[in-house]
Amino acid sequence: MKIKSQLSQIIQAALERADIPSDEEIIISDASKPEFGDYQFNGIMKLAKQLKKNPREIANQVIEQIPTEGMIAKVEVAGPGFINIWLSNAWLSDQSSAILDDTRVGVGYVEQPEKVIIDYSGPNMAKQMHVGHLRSSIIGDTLATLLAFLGDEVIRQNHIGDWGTQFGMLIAYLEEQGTDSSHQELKDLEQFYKDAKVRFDESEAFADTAREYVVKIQQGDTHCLQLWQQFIDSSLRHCEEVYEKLGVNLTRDDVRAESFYNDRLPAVITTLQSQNISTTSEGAECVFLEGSDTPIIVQKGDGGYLYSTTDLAALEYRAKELQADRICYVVDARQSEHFRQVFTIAKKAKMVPESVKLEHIAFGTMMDKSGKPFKTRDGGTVKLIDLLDEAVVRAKATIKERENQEEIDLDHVATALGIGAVKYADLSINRESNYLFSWDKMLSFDGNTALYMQYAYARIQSIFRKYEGELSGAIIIGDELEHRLALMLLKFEDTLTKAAVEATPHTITAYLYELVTLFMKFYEQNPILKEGVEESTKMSRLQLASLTGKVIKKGLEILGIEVVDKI
RNA sequence: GCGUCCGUAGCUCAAUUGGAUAGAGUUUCGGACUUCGGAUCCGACGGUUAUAGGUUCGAAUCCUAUCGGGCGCACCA
Repeated sequence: MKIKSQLSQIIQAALERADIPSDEEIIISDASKPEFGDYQFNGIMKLAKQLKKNPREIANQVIEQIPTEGMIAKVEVAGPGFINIWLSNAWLSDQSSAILDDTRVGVGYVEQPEKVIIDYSGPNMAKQMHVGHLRSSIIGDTLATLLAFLGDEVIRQNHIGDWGTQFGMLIAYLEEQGTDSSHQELKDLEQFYKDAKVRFDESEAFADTAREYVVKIQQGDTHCLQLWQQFIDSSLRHCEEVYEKLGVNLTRDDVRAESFYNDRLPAVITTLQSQNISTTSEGAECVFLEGSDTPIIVQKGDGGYLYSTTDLAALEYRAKELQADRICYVVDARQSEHFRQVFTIAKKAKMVPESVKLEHIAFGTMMDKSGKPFKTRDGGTVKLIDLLDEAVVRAKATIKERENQEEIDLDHVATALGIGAVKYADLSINRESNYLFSWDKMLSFDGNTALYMQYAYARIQSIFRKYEGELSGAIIIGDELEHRLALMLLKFEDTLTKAAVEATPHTITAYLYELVTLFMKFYEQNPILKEGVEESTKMSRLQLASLTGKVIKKGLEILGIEVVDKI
């Protein structure tokens, strides 16, 4: 239900009827307080200023033109010229009843679907996935699910790091150690990488050999490529294991590795040179952008290419061959300058048409309790697979603590809760700020956590285990709480739309939290199955509960979090 | 040094993009209930939005300066 845009249209029409010229977009806000109604329109003051008229007078002229039958129950002018809007109970009743059996719980589709590329996860093939990949993987996956649900055509891209100096190093070390060890799984590859790195740092001769191997791979040496392919396969299998545990929907089909763009790199340089965007400086091919003395190097003095070059090639591929309308990079905030530069160059060189939206979906660093970057006790990076396993173990312990356990599949529930807690904790804060990782906080049943939502869902399911009849009759809005609850349920689409436009998953979690607290209050005060509740009231409340459960489930599903019927 | 992002309750975070008396959770204290799942609900305490100016009907949000912090800056990705 697109409530805000409906209200915008009503205001727009009222402005026209009142003969008040306006070319501003009509932005409807949620009311800041319950006594100000359900929604408010604050644009009159700005409008009045332009027209040099009294804002309250104009506001009064406008509300005279707003019909108070159907959707709107009441409108008022308040303060310097706010227009407060109350929705009618009858309308809420009709609308919420209408979406009960809708699998999309009333959520429509975007008016103009776009083809959207979402670049996320992007693990390095030389190492195991660590906590640094967590945020990109789950924010990106949520964004992909969300946009697809709203009707965009989503293309996921996993830009894995499978090229460059490190692989020369690995292969050189493998050759040195003997090829027998080439069948090892990634657990060993991690150690293998460390050993190779030590060798690389201590021996100049080995480092030179490693660099030679890089050139060999790039020139297509069959033997080297074969060894390289083994590393990649082993590494990808490990990633897939992590994605599986994490519930992230990336497959091999989504992989467009760095090496994929290899053939396109020389053309990038030609394109830049032919338009005089790049110049040679100190032997390297450089782009100097306005306002900065330090250039972006696109080709090294030795002829090698850099990650800016690869990113430019990827941008062109995505814009021209994949025909994207919007390209989202879910990457660490520290790379914001890099993306700003690459986006500027790509547009300047017409590698990407002006109309294509390029967005860096930046996110902050994961911190530990003391506010330092998240590391293991000995200062190493925390492996993602270990973190997820620990989450499940801790969730299991939390579940066991509670009394009156129902019959449940402990492993399944612990997985849903543990993984859900990790994901929810991350998704529920503004992605741009750094994020404090705390087991205690994320595995709490109190506050804005996955467990609180999952608990609420389980409670609702419990109602329907007790009540086995059919649902019928209308949703009746009997009091203020039911009014707010029904409205909240209908706000689901507006919430998702905002989250999609701004790429902010925390908009969804904030909504779910508000919905669930509202439901808990409603449930506390308005008995459903207790003695003495009138049949029509019971039916109405059952349906509100059912709808709430469906919205919680769908909302969590978009966030990639599972619900369970019993905890 | 240059650039960039940030500074909100003791702690963790919001604030619909310039709107009304800055909201939640947590902690602490108090309360409800012979529990439709009490892992619940209600209330209280807690703020000069880092500081100082400015812009205007109106600023946590925009501008300027200062203080404090994160991050990035020529051949790694």
